[in-house]
Amino acid sequence: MRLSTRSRYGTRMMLDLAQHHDKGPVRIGEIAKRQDMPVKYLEQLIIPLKQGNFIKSVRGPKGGHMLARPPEEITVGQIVKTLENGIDLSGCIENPGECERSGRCLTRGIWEDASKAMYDKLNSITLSNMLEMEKSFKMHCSVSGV
Amino acid sequence: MRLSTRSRYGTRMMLDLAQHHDKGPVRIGEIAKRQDMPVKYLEQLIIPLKQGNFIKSVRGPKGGHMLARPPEEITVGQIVKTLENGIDLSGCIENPGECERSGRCLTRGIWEDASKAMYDKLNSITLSNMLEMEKSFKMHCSVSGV
DNA sequence: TTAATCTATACTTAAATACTATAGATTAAA
DNA sequence: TTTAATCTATAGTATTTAAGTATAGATTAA
Repeated sequence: MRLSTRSRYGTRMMLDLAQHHDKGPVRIGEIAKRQDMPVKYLEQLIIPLKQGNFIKSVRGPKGGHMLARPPEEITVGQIVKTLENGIDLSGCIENPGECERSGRCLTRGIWEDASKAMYDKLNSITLSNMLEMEKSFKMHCSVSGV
Repeated sequence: MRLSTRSRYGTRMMLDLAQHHDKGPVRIGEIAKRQDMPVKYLEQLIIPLKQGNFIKSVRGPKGGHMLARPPEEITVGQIVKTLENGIDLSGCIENPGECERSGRCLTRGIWEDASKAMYDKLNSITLSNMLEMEKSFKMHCSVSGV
């Protein structure tokens, strides 16, 4: 049950956009360079994130991308849900019809509960929270001299 | 972040063994038939479950498999951890060296927390708990006439 | 008009998953 | 002692998914 590269890269891209929020459009090439992720791959991830109203874009020279909403209104759970192919540990949670046993399957309820536990945690963290974490991390490092 | 078939089938197999606990060895062919899972696949899953001391086996005619410990001492989390290739949402949790960024990666901590939330939930459920769920499910169904 | 950017679609490669096949070891019972 | 029922071990294959790349086109500031 590893996250795909899609949601890991996508979350890092969204965090990068949050770090440059309210500073005008950010070129995808910059993000790719800073975060060491392939440009063409990020271009693909942007599509569903635009559809979900998490990113808005400006075309042409001086164009780029930016958060469509403030960082405190976007959670990691929303990003993962958008980029991952379903947020559940088993396909039968969202789609009981795919397994004939789902009506009487004891394990199905377990996967559902565990999915929810994970998702609740991811949904409790906003991009804004992550910016705060970054700040206190930097402070810690300068104090301890790392 | 879907669970693999390994852990889903493996958990159902362990539950089947729990349902027949203390009734002598259970043939793998019976389990496969009851649960509609391929024999040869289950044979592979048994190997790590034996190594983890969750299953013990008897060879030869009248042989089969049984739980190596009582159902109340085996959790779903243990089964999943044994069968899944690592229990974390990202490989960098257990193995920080695989990513050069891990020392300063904000997202890494998020994946770690979410992995823990999921695993804590799975670890709170024993096979014994599932047998109880089964009992109350059956009772509900006979009362409601389903 | 140009060049910098995003957009759209299709393609390729690599890895992991799910499953199957074959041969061998063990042992209860006839 | 032989047989047949079971587990054990290892290797192989096929399918699917994930990850990454390529090409052509649309938009727009300067």
